[in-house]
Amino acid sequence: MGLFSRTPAVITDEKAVDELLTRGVAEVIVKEDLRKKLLSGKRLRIKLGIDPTSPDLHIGRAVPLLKLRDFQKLGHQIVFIVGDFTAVIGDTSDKESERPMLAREVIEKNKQSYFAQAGKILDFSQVEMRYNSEWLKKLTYREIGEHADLFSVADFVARENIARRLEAGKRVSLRELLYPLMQGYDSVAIQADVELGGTDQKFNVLAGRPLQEHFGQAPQNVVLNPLIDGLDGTKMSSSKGNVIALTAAPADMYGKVMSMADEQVKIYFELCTRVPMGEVEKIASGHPKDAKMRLAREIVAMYHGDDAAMTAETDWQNTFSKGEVPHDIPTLHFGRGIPWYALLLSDQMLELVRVSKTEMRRLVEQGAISEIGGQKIKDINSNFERPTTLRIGKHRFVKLEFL
RNA sequence: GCGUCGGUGGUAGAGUGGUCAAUUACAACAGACUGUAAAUCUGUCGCCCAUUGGGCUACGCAGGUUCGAAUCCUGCCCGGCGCACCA
Repeated sequence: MGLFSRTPAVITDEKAVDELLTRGVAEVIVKEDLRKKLLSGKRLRIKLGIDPTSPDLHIGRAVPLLKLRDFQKLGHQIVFIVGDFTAVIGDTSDKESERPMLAREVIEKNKQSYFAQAGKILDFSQVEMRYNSEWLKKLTYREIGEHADLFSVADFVARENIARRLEAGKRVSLRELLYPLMQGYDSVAIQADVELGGTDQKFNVLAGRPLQEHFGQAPQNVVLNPLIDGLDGTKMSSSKGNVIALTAAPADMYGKVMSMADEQVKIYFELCTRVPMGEVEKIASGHPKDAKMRLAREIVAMYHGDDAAMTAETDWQNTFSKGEVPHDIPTLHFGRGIPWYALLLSDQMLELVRVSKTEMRRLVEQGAISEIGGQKIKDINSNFERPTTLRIGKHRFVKLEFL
């Protein structure tokens, strides 16, 4: 350590290292090598690259961030790569279709919102932040040719998702081939010792190794986290809506966790929280509902704080276990005595519930509209005579008062 | 560029002149059952009006043929595949 360094010492406790290499980890390449390095006391450079391709993070994307935080806690240097350059190219991993090239402004905006969200997990003041345009935009065709020579087309075509797309007669752009090269070169540029990523990133993350060797560096080790399934047990994907967004309101987040299948609780504990695994075992062996509630509380607390977690839990219990009403619900005002149909089909109501008139009619027919502590509203020709609270479907509530 | 096949609802994917607001699956929504679970069962699932019922807009885009088009024709846009070196 240099005289001026205030870098904390690297922790080499074997237990901690083993936990690091196993919790929420699908594969480590090369495991023994990395273990040795971690125990050596050397401060390692841990790389995670992100592409600011979408403004919202979900809990699946938080998994490597948590792992990064684990490394940080052991005293290693986190190097965060913002793929401002690669985002323009578009990654192809884990996708069934071609990725669009993104506009600059979009990337910038996404980046801002990314850090606002990721900052809840990782202490960015201790992170070395780099933009990969810094080195990528300088590369010449000649150099790119040199890098490209390290890989064969067969390697690329053999990738499952590419093979599948080709098989299905979908287009695979040549530009997508460039992606792993760039990501690999990032590792060279920052001299990464370790790179993190999901198992879907294996190919890309591994691309750093031959490139680093080519440039006379020791090839980085790689820690891959498993991909967690979405709430419905199928592959997590924002477009399927089976994700928990990090920006979700506490109540929403809590409810989302509660709606997942019991079988998923344990893996979520392992990957998305840092409740000690011994305790997780204990929790998981108890009543599934209690386990899930605990998970929901943990997760909400991570992103919104303990108070919000408690409130969310109380609300949830009131709403769903006791059939009461959550506390923050919107209120609409209507004139006394107007018929229900006029009220339900009013613009303000439709806008609030975000349904069309046709859909609202349907909801009424299906018996989805009920008064709290009262009856379903079936007869929409009767009148609105007293302030009340409506429940629409499962989780939509509207308080009604007189004008 | 030439040839050829194709572009359908949130997604996948049927339909090739009327019976098509469009089979089916998944997703979504609602009801039942529950632990708001999950699974399961039932129903709904373009918009608008209405009590049965009716109207409007939709099948890449723009025109056309026809009593009638997602379905046929023309042009355009986009994509797949083949050809484009040996000749």
